Formats: sequence, C-alpha cells, structure tokens
Amino acid sequence: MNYRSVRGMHDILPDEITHWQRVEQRIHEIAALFNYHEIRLPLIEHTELFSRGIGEETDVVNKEMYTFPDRRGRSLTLRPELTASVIRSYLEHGLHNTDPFQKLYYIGPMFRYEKPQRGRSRQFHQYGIEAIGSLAPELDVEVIHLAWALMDSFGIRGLSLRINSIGCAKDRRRYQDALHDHFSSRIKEMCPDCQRRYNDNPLRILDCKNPHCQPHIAAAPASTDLLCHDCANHFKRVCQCLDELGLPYEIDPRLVRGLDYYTRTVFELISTDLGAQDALLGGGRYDGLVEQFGGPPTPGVGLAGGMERLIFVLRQRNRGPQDKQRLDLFLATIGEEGLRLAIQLMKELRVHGVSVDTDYRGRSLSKQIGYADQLAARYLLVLGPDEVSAKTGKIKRMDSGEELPVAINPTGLTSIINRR
RNA sequence: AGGAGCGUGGCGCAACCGGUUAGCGCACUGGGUUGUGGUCCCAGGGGUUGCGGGUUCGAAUCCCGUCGCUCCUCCCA
Repeated sequence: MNYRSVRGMHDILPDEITHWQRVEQRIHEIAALFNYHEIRLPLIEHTELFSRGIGEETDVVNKEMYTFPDRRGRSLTLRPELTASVIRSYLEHGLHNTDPFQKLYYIGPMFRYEKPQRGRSRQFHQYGIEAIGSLAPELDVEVIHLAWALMDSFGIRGLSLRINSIGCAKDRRRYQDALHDHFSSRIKEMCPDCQRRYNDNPLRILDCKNPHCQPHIAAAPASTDLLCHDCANHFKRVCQCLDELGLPYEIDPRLVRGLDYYTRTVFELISTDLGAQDALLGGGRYDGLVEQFGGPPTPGVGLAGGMERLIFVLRQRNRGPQDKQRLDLFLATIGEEGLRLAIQLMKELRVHGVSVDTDYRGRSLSKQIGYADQLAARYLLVLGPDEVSAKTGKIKRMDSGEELPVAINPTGLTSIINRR
C-alpha cells in the first residue's frame, strides 16, 4: 500500500460515522430552537479575506494557512475558520440591505497547517453560529446560552465557561499601552516567547503558560479595569444576564484570544477531558469586522466549536457501543429463484421505506443468517424454492427468535415490519 | 518551529541482551450444518517486521540515516 492520507487529514470510517451524524443532527435541532439558519460556504476564499479579517499578525494567518496560487496566479486559501467568510457572504449578497439582522450557523471542514496532536488536525471540523446586526448584550448571552444548551443536550458535565471583555478598538489600544508599561521593567526576566510578543502583540503575553512568567502576568492590569463607559456597561449587563439565566461562568481577566477581530466579549468553553487542547468552543464579539470589509458599521457576535473535540468528549463519557445504522429486514436466499424474488421484493419494500438487504456472495444459508445477525437486522426472511412457489413464508424477529407466517408481498411484509 | 516516545498481517499485541520456517487473539473466508443466527470445533487466506544503509556466518532484534505516527511546548476549535 503506497498511498496514505495527507498528514493531519483523517478518514472518518463507517464505524464511527454515527457519532458524527448524531452530533450534526443535534446541532441542526438546537440551532432551529434558537432560530439560527444554516449557511454553506466555499472551502476556498481569496487569501486577503483571511489575512485582513483575522489579522496579519495572528498565528493563524502567519503560519497556519493553506495558501496556494491558482492557475492564474491568484492567491487562494483553504478556510482556517468561517467568520470572515460569513461576513463576506453577508455583504456580497446584500443581506444587510434586506434585513441587517441575521442569525446564521454552519458546520464544515476547516484547514490549518499545524503540527498535528491530540484534538488538533490539519483538516478539522467546526460548527459555529454568527449573530450579525445587534449590539445587545442579551445577544452575547444568547450565543453562550446556545453553547450550553448544546452541551446539556448531550449530557456533558464538568465544563467551565471563561469569559472576559477586551473592550472596543480604542480600549484595546489603551490596554496594549498599559501592558507595555507594566511589562517594560519586567520583560527581560520573561521567556523568549513573551519578549517577542511584547513587541508584536502584548495581549498575547497573557496567554503564556510558562511558570516563570506567571507572577508577572498575575500582576498585570486587567482589561476589564480599563474599559470605557459603554464597554464596561455592556460587560456588566452580559454577566448580569448570564446570572439571570442561571448560566455558569467565571470571569478570566487573562482571556484574550488569537484572532484580531474580537472586541468586547470573548469566551471559551473548557473541558478537562481534552488534555492540552482543552477548548471545546470559543467565540466573542466582532463589532468592527463588517465595517472593515467595507460594509456599514455593523456589530456581530458568534462562536465556533470543534466537532472532533466534542465527539471526543462524548466518547470519553459514554463508552457503550454506538448505535448501528438500522436494517429492517434481511432476505436470505437459496438458489437463483430465491435471489430473483429478493431483488424484486427489495425494490418494492424500499419504496415503502423499509431498509432491506440480501446476500450477494452466494453464501450458505447459515452464513447468511450469521451475516444478518451481524448487521443487526431486525427481521429475517428466507426465500427458497418453497417460498418462491407458495408466496408465503415465515418472517423471524432476530432479537426474540419468534417466527410469524407472512404473505410474501410488500403489504404483508411491511404490515409486520412497521408494527412495533 | 522545538522536545519526547513509538513503528511487527486490517486491528490489538508477542518474539527483541542477535540464532531454525516471525507467533497469538480479534476480524475475514470456507467447512462441520446445500432450509434458520449469536456458542463451539476444524481448515484457510493475508507479513518483503515502515524504508534505506551499516555491523555480522546470521538482524524484527544492534548502529546510523530517513519517512511516518503519537504525545507535549506554542497556538487554537
């Protein structure tokens, strides 16, 4: 075998697909409860959409994008996240002209060129929601509420939500200056990464996990102390509203985030089951992004979560065998005439919504029955010379072994299969 | 990008201080049982031990390189 999948790109095989289908189904259901509408966007965008939207100095843009020239030499990029694309689509289709307030969600693959490790692949899958067109702090809370509702629907416990506000663009600049002042006398004692960040993006220093840097970071000013009047009020109301809904959270003044478009509220949902990559989902406000893309001043708030990580946590918790794809009926056949009858019956039964299969490998009857058992078929019917001529047979419930006489035609069979 | 560990049939493992023909379990295929399943019994297919080189009478085993995978730092979903 000479071919392998590309590094960091993983196949999802049939034996694990029901997990994916379950999670996707649940996302559709929860999104509908909150009145979010699905949007499907291209995997590929013009590179500058991401580099300008996410920020030139972020890790994602700097070193993690799959960027390549197309046949005309235009620089294209496999999407590393979807918020920028959603905003592009929002503007391109003039959604802001029809109804500037939009509640959207998506599910799909994303690509980042990173060194793979647990909970991080180069192709991975995210679900996300974006609520565009309102500054209301209650909307921030709705987004967070949806995240909790999704987790609750899976019965996932032991999660913690960390939240912070990094303020508007002006606050952010002011905060960066404050951090500069704070670290200027200490930066020499801190790790090389922090020294680099000191110049590039002092906010990122707060993310450092190096124990030597911790005391310096702990003493740093909190972004929430420097918020302007409006931003402070906004954050206050977000927390208040979370309290009113009984949604648990803890304020983490060190929480920044790696994407430049965030303003005001930022948050992450953390699971201890995940190891080093512990963020199950993350999000925040991006009040300047639409305008930055040339649209009218339009605020927005959203979140994105990792499908792989969610499924991983799910599997940690319930270790039972997963549900198999259902098969209502297996037709075991004897001889050419038996198979001929089976083929005819299957055509008709499938029209009636019965999932049905037969043996295509000419195996012995006992092997066919063993196969039906392995497929977890609910019912079994043998089609041999007797059944072909009599047009009646005995249908067997595989779980109980009980056998019932049945007329071999779609009506007779479905009447038994469809009753519970 | 840096650090650590690991590569043996599809999967999980054994053999490894060099020594017959690389074994075992699961899975797969057939038979026992050409008309009724999960158990059991028997048989079978499937490996250039990741790849390349070196040491040696002899390498899955020791050495070097390389590729791949996993985990960690970092960053994030």
